[in-house]
Amino acid sequence: MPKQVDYETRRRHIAEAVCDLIDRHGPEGATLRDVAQQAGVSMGAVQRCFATKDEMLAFALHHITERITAQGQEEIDASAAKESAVTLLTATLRTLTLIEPHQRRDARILAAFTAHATAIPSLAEILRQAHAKTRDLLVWLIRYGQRTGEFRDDLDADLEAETLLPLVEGLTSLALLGHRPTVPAHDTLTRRIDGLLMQPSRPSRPASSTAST
Amino acid sequence: MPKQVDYETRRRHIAEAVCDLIDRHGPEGATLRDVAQQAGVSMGAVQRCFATKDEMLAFALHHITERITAQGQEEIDASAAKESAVTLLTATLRTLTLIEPHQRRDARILAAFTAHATAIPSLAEILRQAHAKTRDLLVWLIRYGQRTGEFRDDLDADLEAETLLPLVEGLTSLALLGHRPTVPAHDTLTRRIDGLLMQPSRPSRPASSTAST
DNA sequence: GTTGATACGATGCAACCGCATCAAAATGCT
DNA sequence: AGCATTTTGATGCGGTTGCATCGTATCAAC
Repeated sequence: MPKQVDYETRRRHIAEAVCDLIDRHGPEGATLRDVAQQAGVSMGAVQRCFATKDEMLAFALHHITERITAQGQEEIDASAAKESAVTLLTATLRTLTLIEPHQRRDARILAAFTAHATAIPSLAEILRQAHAKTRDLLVWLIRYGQRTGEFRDDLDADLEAETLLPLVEGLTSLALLGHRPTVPAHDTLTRRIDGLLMQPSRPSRPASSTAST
Repeated sequence: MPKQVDYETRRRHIAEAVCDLIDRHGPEGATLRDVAQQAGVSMGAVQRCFATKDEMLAFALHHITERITAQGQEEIDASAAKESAVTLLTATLRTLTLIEPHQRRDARILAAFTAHATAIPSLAEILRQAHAKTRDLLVWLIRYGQRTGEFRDDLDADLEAETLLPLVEGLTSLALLGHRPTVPAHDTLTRRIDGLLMQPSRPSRPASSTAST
């Protein structure tokens, strides 16, 4: 029998190369040749891993969305018992918002795939699942906070999550474009979380919609 | 002197063709040949209007952002005196969210350009200006509502607008991907606006309070 | 009517795309 | 060791891309 190769790890390796190229040269930068070179393998190797380019892109998208959601989930699993729900939710939202410099790569990649998914339903499906997973995570966090007594128990976790999700998405998109907000994105998230609290923490800012659902 | 052509209207005509193609065939669909054919002109005509393809894309982006922002602004200018601030803000947010079927085109086009702007700073600048304009519009609407006594006067309009803007952006993006929210996007917006009201209509549960689909 | 600057549209061109092909190298089983 | 078989990396191919070129058609100015 011939050489044994672990296709799964190689696929992930190539997926990382795809992400690198999309990050550096935009959505158009991920050509088969460049991907192969970036991954340090031959073009043939890429072709054997993925039957077609779209399949490669789909795998790369699935790869990165799993990496991001797992990142958020791990953070919680590791500290759910020790940290307060407020701290957890804050950290999770900040992680998901992808505004830190080291997250710019992920933000760019997701933006590229979002645009591409417009024309390729299979990619859209992957993104839908990722968003659904994120929303479920937020729902769990809010309910957790309600169990610990930190969050108002008259809140509908589903409703809140369905607001937080687009808020996070929008903040990511705006930050990616270099939007200069009059108030830092972190504060926007903080104010939003304050609205969930049982006893609003009298925000440092003069105004805030504490009563806003 | 040769034949006189109105380059400005022709540019707009071509820009519309660009938008059509991006809408129908994704970000990659706007090749010079296809654009020319879609616009019903020759390739040479397109090249004479725009020195380079990037210049064409930049013009098309500027064209569509102006169309969208103007659409929101007009709606207000036409009815600012007659309508309540709540109605105006609601209508404006819904218009900007681009979730109606007939707005899907604009949503798709903006998503494509957002991804592309990742690699082309000049496009990013155009989008930044568009978002800044939108934010200013929201600030004006909130202050208007405060003047009419509809909105709480302890609100910081800048802060609220800086939340509404990413919320709208995120809702657009999610809707474009076919995200199936547990609560309609319209209700999410409505609940957010309720938080601005002097006397909230129904704080927690939406239960289809004000108009909604 | 002549002129000449300009718009026009087709065509050429070099580069690149995704994908198919294939001889040669590499490897694990017998 | 010998062999069968997969992996490999390069090359070919048809098609498309953005951009440049060029002869022709057009129309204002004289």
